[in-house]
Amino acid sequence: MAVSKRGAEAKSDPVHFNARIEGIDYDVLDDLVGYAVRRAQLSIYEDFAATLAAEDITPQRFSSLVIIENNPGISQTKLAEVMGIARSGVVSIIDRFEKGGLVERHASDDRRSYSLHLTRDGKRQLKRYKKTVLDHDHRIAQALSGAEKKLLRDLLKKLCPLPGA
Amino acid sequence: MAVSKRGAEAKSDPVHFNARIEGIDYDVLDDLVGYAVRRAQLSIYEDFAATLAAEDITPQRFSSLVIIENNPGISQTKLAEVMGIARSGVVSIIDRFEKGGLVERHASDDRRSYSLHLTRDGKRQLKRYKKTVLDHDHRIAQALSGAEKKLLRDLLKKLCPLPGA
DNA sequence: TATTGTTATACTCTATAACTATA
DNA sequence: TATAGTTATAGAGTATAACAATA
Repeated sequence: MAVSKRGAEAKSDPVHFNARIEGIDYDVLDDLVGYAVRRAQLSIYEDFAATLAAEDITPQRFSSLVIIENNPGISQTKLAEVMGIARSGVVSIIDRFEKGGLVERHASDDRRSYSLHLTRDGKRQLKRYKKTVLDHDHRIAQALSGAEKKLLRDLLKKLCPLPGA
Repeated sequence: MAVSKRGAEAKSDPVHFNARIEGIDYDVLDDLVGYAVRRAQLSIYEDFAATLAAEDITPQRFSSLVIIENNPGISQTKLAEVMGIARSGVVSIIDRFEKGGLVERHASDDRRSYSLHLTRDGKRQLKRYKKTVLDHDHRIAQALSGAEKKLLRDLLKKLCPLPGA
């Protein structure tokens, strides 16, 4: 069944998500919008991870960089709100970026908070990441036409509660 | 800004994901199919968790129960394959179900493996969970017509690589 | 009093690798 | 030799709560 390993050591099977396994009855899962989204998300995440395995980046970190680039001077608390994570989580993300020389914490008017900015190197790197992520995004959606992609994005948007709702 | 707490202790802000924050420029994230899916997934997960907070269930565990119910006698390794997680992860999931009296490990022909089955109580509980999950699923997709939901599911399906691809 | 960033801590999820018993 | 289940362990990720500096 499985391909033989070269050495004598028995290793664990590589973990991989298959949205549909032959012969399995998924019952109600096939009718749930939520499960369809989850299923797609797992597939997409796997391709993202494989595509950017060499880089020290994740969907989370990529999003953070994009948000900082396009909202320069944003505070850590605001970034936490945008990402939907705790403030303490942003600390480690920014620490990592700062160590990597991608992001800088600048002083701001309110001396309690930092003003986040991409460094020149951060901008350069993000440009590269963007190219790779766009490639990845085109690949995972290659079965869809441009119109279908737009339609899909619009339908998905309707699943997210509006700010005032 | 924030609502005052009653006591004197300063607590952390509750973490919550808002798909779109006023005044934030999401740049390329708005064009990515992958980010649209992720965004929806976070919103949906939050509603799922809130809806089933009282029950000891997660999307992962719910899916496992459904798969076991509709594929009685399935092995742990097969279940791991279906869920896209490591075999070791299934052990703890089934341990928990077994402790809760929802699932039983039966002996199978191949004495290395177990044959998983829902108990009577497991079936009863799952019936309840299904009702709640369906409510939740209708709620998160309430902005979509039946036809739109079907369309969305079909489009999402196209994002998942086919078994042979 | 409230807020920002920070730290300490804990909990969940998950993967990897090694072990055992079977095949 | 290979596979099923198990265990031990480690690494992410994330939340909560408390603290110092500042508002």
